[in-house]
Amino acid sequence: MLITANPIEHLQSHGIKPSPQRIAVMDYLLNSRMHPTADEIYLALSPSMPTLSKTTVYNTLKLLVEAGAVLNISIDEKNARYDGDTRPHAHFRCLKCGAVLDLYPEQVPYLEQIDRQQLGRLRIVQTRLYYIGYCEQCQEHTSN
Amino acid sequence: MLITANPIEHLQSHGIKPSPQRIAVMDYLLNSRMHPTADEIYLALSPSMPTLSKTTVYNTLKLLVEAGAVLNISIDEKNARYDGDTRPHAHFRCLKCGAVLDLYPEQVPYLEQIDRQQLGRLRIVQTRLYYIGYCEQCQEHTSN
DNA sequence: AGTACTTTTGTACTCATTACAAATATGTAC
DNA sequence: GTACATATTTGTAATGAGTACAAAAGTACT
Repeated sequence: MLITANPIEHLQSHGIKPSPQRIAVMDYLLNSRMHPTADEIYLALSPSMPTLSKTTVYNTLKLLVEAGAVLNISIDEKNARYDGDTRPHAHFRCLKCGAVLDLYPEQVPYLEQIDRQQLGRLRIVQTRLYYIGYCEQCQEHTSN
Repeated sequence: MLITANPIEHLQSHGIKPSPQRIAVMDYLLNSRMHPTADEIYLALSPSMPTLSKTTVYNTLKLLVEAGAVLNISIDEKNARYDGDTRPHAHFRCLKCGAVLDLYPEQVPYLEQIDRQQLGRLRIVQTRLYYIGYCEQCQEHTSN
C-alpha cells in the first residue's frame, strides 16, 4: 500500500486541478504496482469511462510527471511506463517475462546514498536506478 | 580516452566478425563521448561510407549490445543512445540542453557498490544509474 | 567458378507518441 | 441563469524511431 490513498488530494498537493479523467488516471497509478504503459492505463480505464480518449491519457501523464506526482520509468525500451509511487526506489526488469518490479531501500543497500547524491555543480532533479536481468521464476524455467 | 582503441580487436574479443560496417560503427562509438543515437551514427558515417544503410546501423547496434560490446542507454525518452564504454559508470542528462554526460566511479560515491549488488534471487545482468537535472552551463543562463 | 552461408541494403510497415483543431466543460461577471 | 473567457477533453491526422522482409552483395570453402 502507498502513502496517499486519495487521488484527489494527491493531485491537489501537486497543484493539479482534479478532473474526472485526471482522478481516474491518478487513482489507477496509486493502486497499481504493475508500472503500466499509457496504453495499458487507457485499456484499464476505458470500460468504466467509455468516452476517455487515449490523447487525454497521454496529456494527463505528461502533466502528472511534470508536476512530480508520478514517475516516468524508462527501463523498457519499447515504451514509457509510469509509477504512482514517487518515493525513492529502484526498478528491476526481467528480460524474459518483461515484468518490472520495485526495489525499496531495504532491499538495495546504498540506494538512499545514491539517490540523494550531490554531483559537483550538476543540479540533480531525479535519480533513476534500474537493474536488468532474470527474475526468480524465469531462472527456474530456462537455462538463460 | 578509452581502454581499447582498436575497434577490430574489440569486436573480436566479443565474438563478432568484423565487417567494414561493424568496424565503422564500433570505431565511432569507441571514439565518441557523445552517446549518439542510431540516426546520429548513421549521419556521421554516411559521408565516408555512402552505401551504408540505416538498417545496417540498427542491426549492428543490436548485435553489439547483445554481445556486450556496447551499452544501450535509455536515459533519453525520445530514442535509444549508445555508449562504447562498457565499464561501470553512470549517466547524467541535462533537461535543458539535452547533453548526456558520463559519471565515473570517482565522481559518484557508492557507484561500485550499487553496480555489483546481489539482489535476493534476481539474476542481475546489467545496472543502469541515471541522474537527470541541469548541467553547470544551463544553470547559469536560466532560473530553472 | 559453384554452392552454401553471412551480411548488407532498400522499401514497406508498425506502433508509440504528438500536433492540432473542434467540441465540451468549467468558472466568472453581469 | 445566461453570456463570455478559459481550461480540458476528444478524435483524427501526422511524425518518427525502430523492425520485418526479401533481394542483392559479399565471403568462405570445395
